[in-house]
Amino acid sequence: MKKNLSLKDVSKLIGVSTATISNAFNRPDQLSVALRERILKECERIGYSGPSMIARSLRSGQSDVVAIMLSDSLTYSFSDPMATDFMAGITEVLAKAHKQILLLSSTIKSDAQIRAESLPDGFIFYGAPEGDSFKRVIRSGKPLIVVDFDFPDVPSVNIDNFEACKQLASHAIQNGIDVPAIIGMRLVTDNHVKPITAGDLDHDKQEISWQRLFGYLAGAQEKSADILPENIIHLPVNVLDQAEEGARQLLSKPKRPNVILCMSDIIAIAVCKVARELNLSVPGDVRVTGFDDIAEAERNQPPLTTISQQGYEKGQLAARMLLDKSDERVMMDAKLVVRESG
Amino acid sequence: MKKNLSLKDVSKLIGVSTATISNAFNRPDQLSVALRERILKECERIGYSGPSMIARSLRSGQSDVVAIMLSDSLTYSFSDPMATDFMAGITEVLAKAHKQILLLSSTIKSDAQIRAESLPDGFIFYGAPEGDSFKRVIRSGKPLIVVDFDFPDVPSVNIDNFEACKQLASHAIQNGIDVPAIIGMRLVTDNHVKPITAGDLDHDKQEISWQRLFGYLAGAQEKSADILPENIIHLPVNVLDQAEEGARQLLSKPKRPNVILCMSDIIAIAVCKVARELNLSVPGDVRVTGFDDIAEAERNQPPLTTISQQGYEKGQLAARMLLDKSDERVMMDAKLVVRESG
DNA sequence: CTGAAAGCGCTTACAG
DNA sequence: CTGAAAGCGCTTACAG
Repeated sequence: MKKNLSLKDVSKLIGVSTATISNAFNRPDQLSVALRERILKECERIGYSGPSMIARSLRSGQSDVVAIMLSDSLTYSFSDPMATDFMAGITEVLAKAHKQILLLSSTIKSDAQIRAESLPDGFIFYGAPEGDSFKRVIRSGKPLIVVDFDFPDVPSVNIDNFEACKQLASHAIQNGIDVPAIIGMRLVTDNHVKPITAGDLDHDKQEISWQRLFGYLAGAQEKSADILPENIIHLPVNVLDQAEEGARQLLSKPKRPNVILCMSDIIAIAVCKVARELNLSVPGDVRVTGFDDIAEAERNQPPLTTISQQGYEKGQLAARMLLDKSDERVMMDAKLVVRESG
Repeated sequence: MKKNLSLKDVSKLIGVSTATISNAFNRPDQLSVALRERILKECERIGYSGPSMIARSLRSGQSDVVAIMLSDSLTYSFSDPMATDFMAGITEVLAKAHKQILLLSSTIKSDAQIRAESLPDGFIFYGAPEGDSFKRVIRSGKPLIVVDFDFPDVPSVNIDNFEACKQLASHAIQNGIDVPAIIGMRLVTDNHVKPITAGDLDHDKQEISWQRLFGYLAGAQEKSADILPENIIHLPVNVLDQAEEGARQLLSKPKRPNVILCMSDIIAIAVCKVARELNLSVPGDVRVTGFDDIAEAERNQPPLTTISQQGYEKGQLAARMLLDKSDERVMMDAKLVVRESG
């Protein structure tokens, strides 16, 4: 690797002090237009692309880098349409503000990542983080926005999961004769696809998946329907094949559920696929609802009834709040989208 | 923002020289286990998370950051299943190697981004870049891998687009009576969805979309079929609504094509949707093929015949090659996947 | 095993 | 408008 030119080298090469060259790049008002142009042209010619970000950050304490701290691994996040929509929204706003994006995951606990946390001058946390990254960022005093979770005195963007799910369940369930079921992710700590137990329902849980679950239960209650624990399936991860397994468990029961409330569109898509394999019609034999309103929800056969989370707008908002040093705690709208599936 | 502790502060607080604390974090063999443990514990207690990455990078010339340089905007890339698959593969490998990910786009030409290019100690270019970022990285001498394009003496990962498309066209087209058509993106420089002209076919083009186009033409020739320029539709961007417009143009022609070769699965999905709207059956009235084999290709109704690009594996390979300082120029397999659509 | 000191490439108050 | 100099927070060869 060639040694790159430094300000000092350039200073010698073109016979102007380092301060002036630095000013040519960073503070145009500090020198004459003519000199500035000459310097910039010479730099171009000799192949100096401007001051190094690292030295500049060290000196000025500002990096213009924003970190997105994901609560899942980067690899999983890239496969999750909600996460990628959200990041697309963030990057749209940050690109305009000339910020760079560093991708971090709280699932990683290496020294390298902890070190990397010193680089960004702002953080967007997406989902409740593992480990101590959150604590370290709070301690650093750097601006941050948290999304899809909550912490006292920290600006945040959330949706009302309980209310959205209550509305959705109340729409999909018609009366007490219906047999509703739920498929959700990360309800309990278990690596298997299986129903939860009555005991799991006892405790007051704060996680998003439980806010949704309690919303479904409330919506069912409005229609005088019961959702039994044995009809509430836990998936360790929000992926298609686990969802298919959950769907098969439910749809092969003697007393087959005729409404399946899914905590993501991915799950709902899987349920529709399994229903097709079993020659069950959606919504005729079983009504299916999703959550998120990802692009594929509309293209699914049949198109999914779901809750629109507006991941892209969520990302835009979080990024704008970070740039504006907002201290608000925003609750975004999550709208019921009725299509054909349920 | 609170001032964070520096090595010097910590040194005073716990009465050990800065060098020793640095060694406690970075070179465990340079001090006794007992002392190291004491130092780490004290640091934990007073809230010092270890040496700052910025200062360390400046001093040591190594950042453990890898940049992914995308040829599209970050916002678009997050909506492109191939790009996200590819990045998922990269991050899987790099996370294990304790590398951090900086996301850059060659569509951005700000000083801030140019500065940011000084941070990473390795680059993965995805798609032929705009502007001078490629030139600057080459000049820096830092390791890089380019993907989906080519440059003399630069290690790369590609697939044989021509051969794959030839095979696909030869599969989908049955004889000279068939009326095949093509929908591709970025064939010409034009912001409208419209057919190309005979003149556009004259020049020798290197872009991926033209490699594919020439492959389709070669495959058609094998089956004695002609693809007229008026049946080759250009889309400015690979997005669903443009693809739908292209599909409508083709399917409303008096002499309606009965084979549509699409340069991405997204386009093929759009064509299937339009066909459904027009009450045309796929593959009965019109055979449709995709490219990429994204997850949704298999879930589409009907499931898509397509070319599997293995974006995830491509990302893994590119990342591994970067870490290994490979200088190979790899041509990956792209396999024909025959499903029901064509 | 430990510490004093140089220097990585910048920015910025300050003096001229 | 321009330049000399301090210092951002580290790592590392070197001396003890």
